[in-house]
Amino acid sequence: MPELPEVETIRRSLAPHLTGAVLRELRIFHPVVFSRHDDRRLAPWRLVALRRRGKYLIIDLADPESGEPGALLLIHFRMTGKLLCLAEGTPPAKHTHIRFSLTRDGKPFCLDFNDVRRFGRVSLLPPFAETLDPGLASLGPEPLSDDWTLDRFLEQMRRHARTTVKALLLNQTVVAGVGNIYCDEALFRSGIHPARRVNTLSDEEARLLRDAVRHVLAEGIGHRGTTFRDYVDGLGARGFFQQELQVFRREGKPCRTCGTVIEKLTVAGRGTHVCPVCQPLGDGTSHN
DNA sequence: GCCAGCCTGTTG
DNA sequence: CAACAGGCTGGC
Repeated sequence: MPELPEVETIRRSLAPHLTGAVLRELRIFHPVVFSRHDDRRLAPWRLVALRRRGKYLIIDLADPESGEPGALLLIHFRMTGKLLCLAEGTPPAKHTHIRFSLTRDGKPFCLDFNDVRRFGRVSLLPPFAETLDPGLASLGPEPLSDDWTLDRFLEQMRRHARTTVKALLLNQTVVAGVGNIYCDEALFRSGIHPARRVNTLSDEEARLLRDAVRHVLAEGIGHRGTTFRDYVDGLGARGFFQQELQVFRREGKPCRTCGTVIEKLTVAGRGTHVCPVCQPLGDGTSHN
């Protein structure tokens, strides 16, 4: 489910409630979703900051007495993971796998991690030990930061020259946080067919694509994410970027630009949505 | 590079 | 009932 804009929205919705709160107890109902690097204690900790990197939510934990950095809590939502701030005493839902019991200004509340498909993961690491998680350690640049330069993107394009542009954008080591929705939307907005081979893109197309990725992610955050069914932020609020989608899940409907029927195909093993007219297949230089 | 497999729920 | 779903990993 959550891609970068959704994780960022979850982070923003939870930050005012969680920063400064004390984690009193951590209950694990389904151990498969949880891992702990060493025998680091589960509680108590003070939640100091909420950060996001790609599709990961990172919570910095400190000792409640000394304030010393004590641990790192990593959350990856995969397809259907959710983190919800709930009133004390709320019975855990059917697919709640972890319950964090917290207090803030003396008032108790809980934070539940639930995930129907159980693909999501929560892990507790030593402080400053982001590199212990292979997925987090290998992430490419943050697309909305200055780190994601055109030169860096072009270099990655040379490294992955023979694959499809769709697979390139979904590769988290190339750029962090792009998933299926924002990938299809960015490709539409840059007029590039997802099945194009990376080495057929001109430098100009690469620049357009990078700009489109940034634009679409920023817009997604502005609309508080995309909700089809599952996704809600940390307080249970839906997103509304689904209203702005040009191609994603619009197969059979007319292109908002040219009226051509949107098609759905499989590229990089994922459902992929295109306007065959706005996103012609072929490298655009008409040679053979 | 590609794709099956991980899970459960929903949709056609 | 089979196909599919917003992600990622590991085995080829």
